Amino acid sequence: MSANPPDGDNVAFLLSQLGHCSATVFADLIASLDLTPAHAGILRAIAAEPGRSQQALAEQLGLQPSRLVAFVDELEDRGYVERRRNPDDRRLHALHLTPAGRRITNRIGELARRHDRMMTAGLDARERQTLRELLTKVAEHQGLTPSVHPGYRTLGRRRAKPAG
Amino acid sequence: MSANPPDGDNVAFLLSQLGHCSATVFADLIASLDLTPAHAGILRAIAAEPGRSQQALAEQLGLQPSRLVAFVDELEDRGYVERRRNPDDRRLHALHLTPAGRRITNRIGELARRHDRMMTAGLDARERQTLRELLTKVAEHQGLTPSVHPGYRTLGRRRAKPAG
DNA sequence: TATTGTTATACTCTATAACTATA
DNA sequence: TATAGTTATAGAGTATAACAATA
Repeated sequence: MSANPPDGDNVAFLLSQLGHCSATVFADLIASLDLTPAHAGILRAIAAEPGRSQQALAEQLGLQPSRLVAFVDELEDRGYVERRRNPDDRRLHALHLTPAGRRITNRIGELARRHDRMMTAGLDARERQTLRELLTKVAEHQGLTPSVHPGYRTLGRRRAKPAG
Repeated sequence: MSANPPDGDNVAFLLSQLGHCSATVFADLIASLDLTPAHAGILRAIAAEPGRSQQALAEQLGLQPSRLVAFVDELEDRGYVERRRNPDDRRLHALHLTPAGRRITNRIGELARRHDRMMTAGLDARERQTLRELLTKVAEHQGLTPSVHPGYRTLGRRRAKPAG
């Protein structure tokens, strides 16, 4: 019968706190490009594997196809993405980056590296490396897909915000 | 000029991914008590320092007083919280837990410990301890308030969801 | 006049499902 | 009939500010 540990400082709660903090810092950074984190993730996913259909991309990211439409509309209006009809099956729209889309994706990559430096500013090189290894281990154990943010997923009906 | 690191696996992105995952797991756990993470955090804050006004609690958590009203209404309807008017200044409502509120808060604490075990299931005792120290260091450097989830804060106009 | 708590309004986001065009 | 993509509708969540009671 040990005394209860002082609640709010366990690993799970710290992860939730820091995750929110990290997401907010990134959102602020890419707001300077007039983009949201969702746009950034979609651009990155298209860059990683161009030519896929919206359906395939929506499934990888775990979001509703109808939601993806609006994002792609915005990115197309800005000249970052183009839809190319597949002549063999005219229902499919293959997604590709334009030259401007590749430029903005590079800038997002720079901001991602800046973001990483900001979030690890309190650590030395060895600590940073240790943290990265431990987080990677936990992420694998939780079954997270590398490079895909779970925030796209719907997850059912409940919300996931404060305190946890 | 080194090659760009393979983007999505830096510490900042991992924190954002795992933070979302951790928050979702916790939300699922306390949904079994018919509560949301926000309710849990408010109950915990009242338990930690009973008798404060709604205004004071809202400021600590960083949420709008008008939002807190609805949460406290729900917790009062469930019989977990009571508002006590201060006779010296009848504008103030001191917040207290009822006996049922203390019981449910204890159960939340048990779920929080279960949550922590779930999120650290892939690590041995030493790794878990190292991770906790590193996360605490980062959280302090980012200026996070211990035991207070930043999700309550408004933060301005932008959203903070996927990718980052 | 200022402050606590409350209510009301408008706005944003999202989920759902209906629709079209192609197959 | 089934599928890719799109549009429309309704619901939930939130921010803002107006309001009543008390000081």
